[in-house]
Amino acid sequence: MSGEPEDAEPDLRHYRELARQLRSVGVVNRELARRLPHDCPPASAGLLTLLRRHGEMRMSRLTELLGIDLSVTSRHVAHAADRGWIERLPDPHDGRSRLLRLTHSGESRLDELSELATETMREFLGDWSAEDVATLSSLLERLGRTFGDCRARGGHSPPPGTDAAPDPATSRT
Amino acid sequence: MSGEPEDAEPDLRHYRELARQLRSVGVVNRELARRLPHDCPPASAGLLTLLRRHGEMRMSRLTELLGIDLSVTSRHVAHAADRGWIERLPDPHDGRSRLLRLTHSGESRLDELSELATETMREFLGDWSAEDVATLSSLLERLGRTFGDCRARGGHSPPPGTDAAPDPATSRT
DNA sequence: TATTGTTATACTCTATAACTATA
DNA sequence: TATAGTTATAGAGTATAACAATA
Repeated sequence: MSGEPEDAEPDLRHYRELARQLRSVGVVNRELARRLPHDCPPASAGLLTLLRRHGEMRMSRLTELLGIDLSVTSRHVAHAADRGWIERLPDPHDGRSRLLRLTHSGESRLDELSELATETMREFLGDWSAEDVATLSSLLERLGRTFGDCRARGGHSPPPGTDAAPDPATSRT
Repeated sequence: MSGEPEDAEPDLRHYRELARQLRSVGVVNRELARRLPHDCPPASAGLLTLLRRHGEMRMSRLTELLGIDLSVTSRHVAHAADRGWIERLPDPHDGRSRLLRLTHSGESRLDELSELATETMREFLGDWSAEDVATLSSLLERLGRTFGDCRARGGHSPPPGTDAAPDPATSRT
């Protein structure tokens, strides 16, 4: 059947194919989400992860890292704060701002989550070579950075070397 | 479990990092979704794409390819059928089943969508090497296949080489 | 009785807009 | 007036469960 895409150049076909594959990542993410503790939605997990990696930060900074609207961040942060995983401290430099910090409870929570995610990935990707895993991770990181920079074309582009930046084997623009 | 003080081996850190990067793909997908025509949600785009790639199929098969629940597929298919993008034909071999087929209208719709997605990807990934694009696409395809096979461990595990496998350049288990 | 789909309901994540409080 | 954050509301996607029709 499919006898159409003879007109598309190879490069364009790769773009199109990539767009499609990106959409199908949802399946994987849902599988990961399914295994999370019931009081910890995926959004909370992502939030805690960023907070450990980059350390104390303001709402707006977290929003930028998450690539979502500030209002959404506010919700997620409230959820995590209600459960004692993070603190919202006043910013000494700006009365409007609030500094977010992981609590001890949040740290141990994050340890569990980290363990769970790692376990799941190992279960499913047990037969992948370490190199392929690293390559995929690296390319996705670059992809996110590329889109993030374009969306927030105001400037920043903070390199994630703070806490646990693996960033192994791949060409980086 | 043998718990060692140094715990996380490099491989484990890569697993954890990959899990994190996969979650951040949402940013990219939202950007892609933003550019879709207003009467065409991302789910419809995915549905039409699969229908062209694999040809006429039943609801259950489409559900399997999408990696979602049949009830969700039903909704999306109804949406697309209401707009004349696909037909739901009776299955001559099974009265309970319905065969889905792309209409001419759906084909041209899909051409637009394909063009849009390609354009967006090219805009953002213009400075990526063709090889990196292909590699990422390929690894994601493999990832989806791996998870899909594990999830559908009830029986099938239908190798996707059935119909129209693009399958470009990467090691495959 | 088992399977294919459909529909009703609920939950998560997100965006927009209106609002408060600081700057 | 502009910015940081909160809250209310709406829309998209998904899962579960109850249901209809056919095998």
